[in-house]
Amino acid sequence: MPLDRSLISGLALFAEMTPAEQEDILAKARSSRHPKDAVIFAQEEEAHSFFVLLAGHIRVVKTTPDGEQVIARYINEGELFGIAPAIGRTTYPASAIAAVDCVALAWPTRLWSDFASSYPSLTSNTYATVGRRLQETQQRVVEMSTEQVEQRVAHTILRLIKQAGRKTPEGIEIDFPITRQDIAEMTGTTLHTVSRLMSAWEDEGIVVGGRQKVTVSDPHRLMLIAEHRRKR
Amino acid sequence: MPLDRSLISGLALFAEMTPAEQEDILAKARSSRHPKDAVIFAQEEEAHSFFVLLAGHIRVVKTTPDGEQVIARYINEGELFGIAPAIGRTTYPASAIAAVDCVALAWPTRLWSDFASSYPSLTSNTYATVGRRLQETQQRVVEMSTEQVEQRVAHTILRLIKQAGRKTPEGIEIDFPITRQDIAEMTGTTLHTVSRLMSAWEDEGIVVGGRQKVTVSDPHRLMLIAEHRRKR
DNA sequence: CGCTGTGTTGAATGCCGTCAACGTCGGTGG
DNA sequence: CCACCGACGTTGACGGCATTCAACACAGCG
Repeated sequence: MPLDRSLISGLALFAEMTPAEQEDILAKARSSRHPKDAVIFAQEEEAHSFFVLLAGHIRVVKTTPDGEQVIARYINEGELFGIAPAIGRTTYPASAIAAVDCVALAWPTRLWSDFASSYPSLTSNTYATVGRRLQETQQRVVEMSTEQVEQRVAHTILRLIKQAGRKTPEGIEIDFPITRQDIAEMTGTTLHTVSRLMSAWEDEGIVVGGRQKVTVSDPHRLMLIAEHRRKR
Repeated sequence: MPLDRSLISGLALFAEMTPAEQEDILAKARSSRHPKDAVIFAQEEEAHSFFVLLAGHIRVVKTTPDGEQVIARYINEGELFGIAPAIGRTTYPASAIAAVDCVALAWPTRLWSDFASSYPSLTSNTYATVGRRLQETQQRVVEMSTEQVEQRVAHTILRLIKQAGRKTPEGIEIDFPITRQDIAEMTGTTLHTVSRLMSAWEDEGIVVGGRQKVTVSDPHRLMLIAEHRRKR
């Protein structure tokens, strides 16, 4: 059964393409479902495909030779991922793991160069994405160089609720399961320190904890902590 | 006086272009000299131009709101820099400072889109560069998350001698003036810690220090330190 | 010849990682 | 149903690495 154009017509990535072009691209796509915790592709693996995430959230993880993990980023709905070919790689530089049940579209890597020449808007959107990620990553380097752990964790949580926040009666909640360990791997610290910080924030009424869940009830005060302007 | 094609014909960036195309691009370029310590462009400034470095070394620096500095990278001869337009920015995300006397070519930003459509090889080379920088930056995040200061400094120095090393009787020397403070700003530590580490390494005969100078006499042992496999 | 930028080194402080123990939640299977 | 077990989370104690504070040495330059 052919894929319906409505799947992608709402995405900014394809917004500048004609319906016929969208159909064409869809005709070459394969859709895939990935249950929670599934490995969509693995670091170092031959980059057979590139993807667009239609639904869910994906964790992109880099693993060091001695087994330590660092979370490079989370992918949201509508975003490209696994675009190794676009940056001149033949293997994936990290692993992609479904944080929740996910639906994605996949194209064989070899189609990338065709797409790039046929659909300039796709190319420019892709490189805008790569550029944005470069800037985000550099910002992260700056934070890791200049800030203390508490500020980094606060910044990271603020970023998460900004890009994947969902309103609840108690505040804004991160829309996918996330452990203290995950947050530690995003900030370069340990789950112990994250736990301590969040316990303290919970006592102050800034966040509400929960198993694999983070809800921010007072974003403003969290921002003050992130900016290191908390009175004390 | 028109610029000579030989200026760029040897650069990988332009290797796939015809002589006529190279002439065309050069005709639109402006060449510029920048003495040591000159600010070539400043963070947040409107991105009026993009550049290719013909000779010298450039330090790319991000400054935080409260005045702390982080060195994002060094630019070598033949590399693009200031390519804000290519990643969808209108202002520069960092400042570029001449580490030594430099010669560069500059084009007005508004020409970028023309170039991008007229010279596909230039585009793909540019994005390969952006992709490479993204990967380098992510690698840096991984290092900052998982390694101790000593390993990070060792890795950084090894990277510097790899990309800008010059052989001397005493070992391999970094080809531009670099202070302890600079190394601290690349590794997220303080000049004090860098100085202590390098003094220790000098005692062990691994490096030779000097004012604004670093020479590595035993790269192999430095690599062992970087990999944290030093016997002790 | 003083001044500024750079580099070195000692001592003290403290942040946060490490080690350890325990608590809790949720799924699973007897 | 409930006992069990593994994953997740919390908390205390301790210690070490690196920053901070301080003082001094040295080079280059106007």
